[in-house]
Amino acid sequence: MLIGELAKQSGVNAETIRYYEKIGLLPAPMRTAARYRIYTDAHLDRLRFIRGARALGFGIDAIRELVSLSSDRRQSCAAVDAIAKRQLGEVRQRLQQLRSLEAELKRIIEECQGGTMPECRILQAMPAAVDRE
Amino acid sequence: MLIGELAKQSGVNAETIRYYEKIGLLPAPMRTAARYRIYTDAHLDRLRFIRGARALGFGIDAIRELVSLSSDRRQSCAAVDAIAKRQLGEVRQRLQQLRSLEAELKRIIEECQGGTMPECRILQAMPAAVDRE
DNA sequence: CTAAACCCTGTAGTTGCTACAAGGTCAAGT
DNA sequence: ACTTGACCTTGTAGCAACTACAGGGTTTAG
Repeated sequence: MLIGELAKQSGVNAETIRYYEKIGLLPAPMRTAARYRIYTDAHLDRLRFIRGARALGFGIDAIRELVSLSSDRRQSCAAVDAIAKRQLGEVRQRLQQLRSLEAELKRIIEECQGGTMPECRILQAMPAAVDRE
Repeated sequence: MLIGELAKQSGVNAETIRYYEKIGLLPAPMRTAARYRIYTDAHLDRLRFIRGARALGFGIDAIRELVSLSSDRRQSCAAVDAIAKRQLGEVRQRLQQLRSLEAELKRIIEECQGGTMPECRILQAMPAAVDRE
């Protein structure tokens, strides 16, 4: 399978596939005489795995860990569990930040009474927004 | 006021201040004979404004608009209101994404029953995660 | 007079890609 | 045989919004 076909099958952009190879996330495949990459189903599986993990918000380094754990079948599931929980924690932290951001934005927008710039409540609220970081 | 003092007063890193100047977000100040930047209270105000807007998640381009609107005191508050609402919309969209991410992560973590790699539920869930993007 | 604590510019790194540019290869059609 | 078009190759530069140097200059206190 050439890179274009792999891209279609996996839903990952061909340029991204080459990028994953460069950073060592996807093993370098064999080449034809003309240096075209030829992929196997194993590559497709790995790429689907990576795409799924990205969709769950895992960073490249976390995926690297997941991949290396999964290749050792004697490893316990606990390490994977820990990485997933760490990711969940990060997502929840980001959620908290965004929730307070949302509340703050809503608040200052509601205060807006129209009018012109000098009395714009929204602009007045900006410098003070730092305090609630 | 030199850049270090401005950094302390505003809570913005000195290197970031120079960066804001380079991208045209903060006006270039006067210089001493030795090319040291000297800032006024107007710079401090603007920087506090920028910092507050960043804390509310506004991007640099949005802040550029806000700054240019605020400097024209005949403009109506409506334009500012529109930018803030757009930002609120983006925050809410991101919240939605993160909420479904959280649910999905929670789900696959709960399925984990321990054991070793070959039967790891979390790893098995990865490729399928794409479908729920 | 020297050492610390500032300041300067410019460049490269971060994350995870995406978008070229400039070229090579291959299959099909004329 | 030749050309067209769709593929493939490498390498580099760009995105956001900074941060972190490196390698210098200046100023101030002891």
